[in-house]
Amino acid sequence: MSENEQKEQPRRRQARGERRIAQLLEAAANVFCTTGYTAASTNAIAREAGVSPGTLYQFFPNKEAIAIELGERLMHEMRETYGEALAPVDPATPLEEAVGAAVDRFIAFNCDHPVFFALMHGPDLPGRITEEHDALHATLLARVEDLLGSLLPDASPADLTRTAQVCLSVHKAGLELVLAHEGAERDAYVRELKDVLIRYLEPLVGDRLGRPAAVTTTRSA
Amino acid sequence: MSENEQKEQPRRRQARGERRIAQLLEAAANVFCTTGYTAASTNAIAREAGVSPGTLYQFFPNKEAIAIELGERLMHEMRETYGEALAPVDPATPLEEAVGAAVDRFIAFNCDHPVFFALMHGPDLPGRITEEHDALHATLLARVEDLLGSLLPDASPADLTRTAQVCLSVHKAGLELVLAHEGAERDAYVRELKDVLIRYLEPLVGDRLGRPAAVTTTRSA
DNA sequence: GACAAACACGAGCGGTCGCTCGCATTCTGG
DNA sequence: CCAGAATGCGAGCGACCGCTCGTGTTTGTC
Repeated sequence: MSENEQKEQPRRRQARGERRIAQLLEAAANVFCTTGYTAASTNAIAREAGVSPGTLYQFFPNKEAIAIELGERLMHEMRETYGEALAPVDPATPLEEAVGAAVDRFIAFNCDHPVFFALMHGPDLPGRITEEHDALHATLLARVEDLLGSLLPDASPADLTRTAQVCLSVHKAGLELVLAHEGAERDAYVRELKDVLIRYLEPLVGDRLGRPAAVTTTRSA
Repeated sequence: MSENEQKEQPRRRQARGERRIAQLLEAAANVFCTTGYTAASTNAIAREAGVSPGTLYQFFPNKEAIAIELGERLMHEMRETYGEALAPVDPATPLEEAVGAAVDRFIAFNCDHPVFFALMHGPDLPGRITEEHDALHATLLARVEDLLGSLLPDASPADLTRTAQVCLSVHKAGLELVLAHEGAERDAYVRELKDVLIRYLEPLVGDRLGRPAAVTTTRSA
């Protein structure tokens, strides 16, 4: 085990190969979307892409690598398109606006790439994808915690984490509802999701005028 | 195909058989809980129960039947234990109390039977279990709609349905969070879940004194 | 045009899974 | 006590899945 570096020596790809890869990833997205990761068979992905199983394995070492590459491309696109959606929020923006904007961006991305939800929240994913999801979750959690922390300087870290977790979970639930509907109904669910979050957070932050955030229930019992 | 009634002619079961069935169902619950339905192998269930695969198939015609029987027993127990948790609510009870009681009961049941969540919300379930879930969901939806309808006589049916859907989705998300924690942290998440629901609903129902339910956002755009 | 590398194919290998079947053992009614 | 039903076993069948491999085709380079 001295220097058998089998480091990925990126094979010389022809344009044809890159096209095939994109084609295969798109096919994989479709199949993952409709059947989930585990139930999706590599043969089915190859068939969907109109190629043979052998061709698929010309470009991906195994099934997991397909999901990983897909996940990484989605992550990259998300950071590129909406990367600054998670940027520190100007504390001057009203809560409604901040929540509304964040929700809108995430909803839009997930509507454009429904496979993202399947890959991130699927139940039987390979370890590597779970890591990606956990990393994203941790990032979002930290962002929300920071935002909440700047609004609730007196809250304990544990309370902050919990509140942020609740926000993300509620968001995920709402996203699921939104994706399950279309057109006007979908828009209505987006409104509801925003309302849930805003009404949950509003009593905590008051209207940020120094009012001691009238909570009706005891925290950290 | 005139009268080949292969109707389940319930085989004469001995006490031993009933014991085996219970044993197998408990083993199945464990395996389903940890690996999910699809990934659970019948051989693994048999091994967990300490019997041979053949013995398992002495009592269940196939893998799906195990999940179905398990689901039906859970449903039955739920209706028996908490059946009246869904009973029409006395309109005099304050919202907080009604929500709190309903949440507490569902949380308690799901904590006692974690396999219930796995079977109801798993992603790759057989058709029959999906039917059970849908039936339960429809029942709960109707209950919540009724309750909301009595509090919001002016809301359109579509709005009622949507609001009820949001309540159930939020509840599911909260349940997931609660099940992921233990002890004091778990209790804290229960509190949060109740707060989310109460704060979401409170502006809609006002405090039921004829106040026109000051909503801050437009509904049915 | 020649040569190698990249690309494409699809039969099929090894493995797992749901499930079966023949046979042994235990229980139960008469 | 014994015939037959119920229970129990576990090797293994057929199907499918992830993946490989030998072979043939296309593409880039000189």
